[in-house]
Amino acid sequence: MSQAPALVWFRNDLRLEDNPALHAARACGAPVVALYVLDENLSYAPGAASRWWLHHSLKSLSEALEKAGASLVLRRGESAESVKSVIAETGASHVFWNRRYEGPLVDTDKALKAELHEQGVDVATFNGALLREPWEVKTKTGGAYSVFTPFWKALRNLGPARDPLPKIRKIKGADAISSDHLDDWGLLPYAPNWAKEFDGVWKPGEKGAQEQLKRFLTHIIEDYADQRDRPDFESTSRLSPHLAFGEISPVQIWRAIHTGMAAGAIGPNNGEKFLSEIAWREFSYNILFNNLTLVSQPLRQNFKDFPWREDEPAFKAWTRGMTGFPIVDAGMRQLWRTGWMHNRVRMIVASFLLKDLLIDWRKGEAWFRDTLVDADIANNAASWQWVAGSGADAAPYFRIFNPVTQGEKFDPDGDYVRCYVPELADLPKKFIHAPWTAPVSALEKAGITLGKTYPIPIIDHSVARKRALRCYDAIKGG
DNA sequence: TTTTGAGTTGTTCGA
DNA sequence: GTCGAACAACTCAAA
Repeated sequence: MSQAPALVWFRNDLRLEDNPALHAARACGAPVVALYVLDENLSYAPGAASRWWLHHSLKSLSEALEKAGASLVLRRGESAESVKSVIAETGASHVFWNRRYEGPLVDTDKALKAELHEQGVDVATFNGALLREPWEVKTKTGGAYSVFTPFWKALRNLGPARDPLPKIRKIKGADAISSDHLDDWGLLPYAPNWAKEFDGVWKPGEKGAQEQLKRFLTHIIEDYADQRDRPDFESTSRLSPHLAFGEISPVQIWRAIHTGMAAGAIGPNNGEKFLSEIAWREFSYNILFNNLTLVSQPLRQNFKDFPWREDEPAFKAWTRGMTGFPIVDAGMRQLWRTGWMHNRVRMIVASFLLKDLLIDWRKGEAWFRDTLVDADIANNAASWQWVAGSGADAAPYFRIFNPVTQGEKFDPDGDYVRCYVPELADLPKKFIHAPWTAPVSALEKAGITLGKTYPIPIIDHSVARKRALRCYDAIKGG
């Protein structure tokens, strides 16, 4: 009789390198069954853009596993049931997975672990997604941090929980069992294929993640501290979708940056700045882990009474990049076309939705969750609440972005706007962020008719700003 | 226990 | 064009 196999349940950890669950399974010496379950009824099932990414990432993982000697079993259905059924089919005696931190998913995993234990199946779980577990980073009095700076200092002192684990090249695969065909899952869009530009922009999968990290370290990080707010050229790491799907781990990133800094290849300012962004991700997970309703309820109680407006036409204009504010529209169209938006522009469009339009942050959160390839429950919810002012260490009430000023400051030549709002491409740069201020002759020359070829602004920013300040005044205190 | 210093990412206005 | 102050008050973390 052959040895009972070990089951590795892959979730958002679609990589072979530095994957603690996979390593442990391999170390126990049993043949390995690799499983991915698509559970479309689970809380936080992937949005449309994430489904596109997931398809390609699973394909990449499957090929990498195949090359190492194992195959990836795909199952669709209720996650715990699917795992149990694969255990029954294979006779697996051990199960390994990397932990999740989103409230309902933690419960699912805990319940399954307990049930399997009772049936005599060994379950071992690991930290594959974070530098430190949320419960490891605590204040001196044992509480969770709610201000970023002391959190970051504490995390930096602790450092990552482990050194990166080496790449796995050989795996003893278990006997084959039936698997769904990835193409049958319908993760890719068709009719219309709105993701056709994604292929040119992204390379999902572990290999793509490593290539992007390398590209970032050799060409981009050298100006990171100064240039990271510029959306008009590649100024950021673009690792977010790879991180969201666990194609690369923060431990690997930490190591790469520290190695580079020690060798003098990465300046300390740039390295530290980038690591602090990785720390923001950890901070978000920490907040979510300690606040199960982060996605649906404001962290600060007084925001329960905030007078958000219902305004479907304005929301629709925002989602389609038709607000009449070029930097906002460029961002929303970049999101639609590529599944991603530069971080600075995310803040601008979020500030516009929340403060200019007074539309509930939950509507913005849901839109981003559906359209971003890097949609991450913790980051997304924590960041929307941060801009709203209802979150941890949040923006003060008077921080209301002026979309024209922000555009001129961070897209000084208007190249970003020209790329994503081509109908404004021929407008001189002094008008590009505020076409309504351009003289008729300049508009004519650029082939623009406001209200026809490009929208008239849907709101007067200075009026909207005052209105927002009044709303924030109404809920202040508490 | 009380106190103290600090807190990612802005804008506007007036000198 | 440039600069500093005002925009509030609160909460957190640590001493």
